[in-house]
Amino acid sequence: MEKLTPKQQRVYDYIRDTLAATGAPPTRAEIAEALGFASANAAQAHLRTLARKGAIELGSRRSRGIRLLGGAPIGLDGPVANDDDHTDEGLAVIGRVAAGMPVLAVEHIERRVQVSQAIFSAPADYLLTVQGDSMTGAGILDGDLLGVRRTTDVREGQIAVFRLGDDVTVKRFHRDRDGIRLLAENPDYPDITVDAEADELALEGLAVGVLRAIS
Amino acid sequence: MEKLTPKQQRVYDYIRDTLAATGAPPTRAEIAEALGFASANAAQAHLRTLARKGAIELGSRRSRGIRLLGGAPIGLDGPVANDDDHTDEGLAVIGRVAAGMPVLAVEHIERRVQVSQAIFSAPADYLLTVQGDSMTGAGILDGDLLGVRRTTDVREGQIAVFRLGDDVTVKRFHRDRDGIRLLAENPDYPDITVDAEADELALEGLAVGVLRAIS
DNA sequence: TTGCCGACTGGATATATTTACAGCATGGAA
DNA sequence: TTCCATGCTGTAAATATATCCAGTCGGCAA
Repeated sequence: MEKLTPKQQRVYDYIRDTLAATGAPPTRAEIAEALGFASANAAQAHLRTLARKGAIELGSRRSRGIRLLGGAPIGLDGPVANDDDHTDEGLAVIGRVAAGMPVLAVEHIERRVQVSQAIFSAPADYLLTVQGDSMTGAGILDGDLLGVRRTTDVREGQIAVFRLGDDVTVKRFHRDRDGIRLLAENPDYPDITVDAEADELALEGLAVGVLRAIS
Repeated sequence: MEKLTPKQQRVYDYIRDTLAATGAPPTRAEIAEALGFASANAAQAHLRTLARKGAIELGSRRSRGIRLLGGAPIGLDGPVANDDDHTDEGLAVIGRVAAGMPVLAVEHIERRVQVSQAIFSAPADYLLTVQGDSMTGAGILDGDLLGVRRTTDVREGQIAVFRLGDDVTVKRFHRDRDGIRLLAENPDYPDITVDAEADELALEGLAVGVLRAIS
């Protein structure tokens, strides 16, 4: 197969993707719109060139009559997410956490979910099932799975998972001269002011992502 | 998937075979000729029945807009690995969805994400990047990846992806004696009242889940 | 019997799609 | 410089397709 120019390759790729996404090849007009051409004829010219070079085959007067011939298989474009370690097992989903017990204790693992770390802002170490509506304002609803990355420090304004005495909670972190406050993102819930003396505050990890089933 | 009659199965098989043989689904006329019908309308009726039973999916006014749903995916010969179905390649992230003021959406696969179907309420066929804040009340924020399952019908109250003319939007479906309305979940955004006459409303699929990176 | 569904025929029509024709601009090769 | 390939815009016409409407027929269940 003769070599394709970058532009021609883009047309070829679009055909391949459309085939995969819709089950049928695109029309000239669809190609033109997708690649930003004002005229479908530009796509037509490209197709003829691709056919001449042996990358595709065109059916005469046949709507969507484009067949891929070239040998380039679909590749996982983009970077492949590299997990820290246990890629195969997926992320553990943690349910309710008993008081004082380490979050990642085996007995808390309900199941495992295979998820690419690519969808998180940073690699997650486990998933936590959110309970309650205190963070709905941040788009974190009751029942959501929260991707958590274990860290030792939080920065101002970040959403993280904290342990306050016996309770594990998700809140936005805020610290100023008056001390630390854990802010809820729901007017119906009060912010939590942490009394450095009396309360025992621990950071479980940073919230790096949310997964939710919509029914 | 509802059971098919022998005749319906023959139509289904012909679509599958045509897809494998030519790289594109057949037209009504081609189906009619292949199965010996004198009228393409006979094929049309069969297709509608197949769609109703969930065996295929029909694209509105789209030439060769037939998509197989039931059973094993067919091997598009040539270099095209069929997407959709799954696991190995992950879900395709397709274009952007206007969730605020409708924005022109150019459909096109941006990347792929490995996600277990288990986190969705139903298997997703692809992921769409949400654009806009009109569904924040439902915990769907700007930039979120929305898991979409291609279907042919929505039920009252479900959140789905609609195409209104050239615009793609995520909204909650509502239908009553006055007609169809697409409800935003954000007081700052107006609900969309669909004019059955003037507007061309199409269902892209059901929202089955949300993925979001928190930074 | 009545009514509904699966299976068609035939004809009409609005779109969707392909394709030809006419140009324009750029850059490399002869 | 001239020729040619790449890459486009724009318009129009010829076809290909999807879809709607109006009926027909036989089987089956209420």
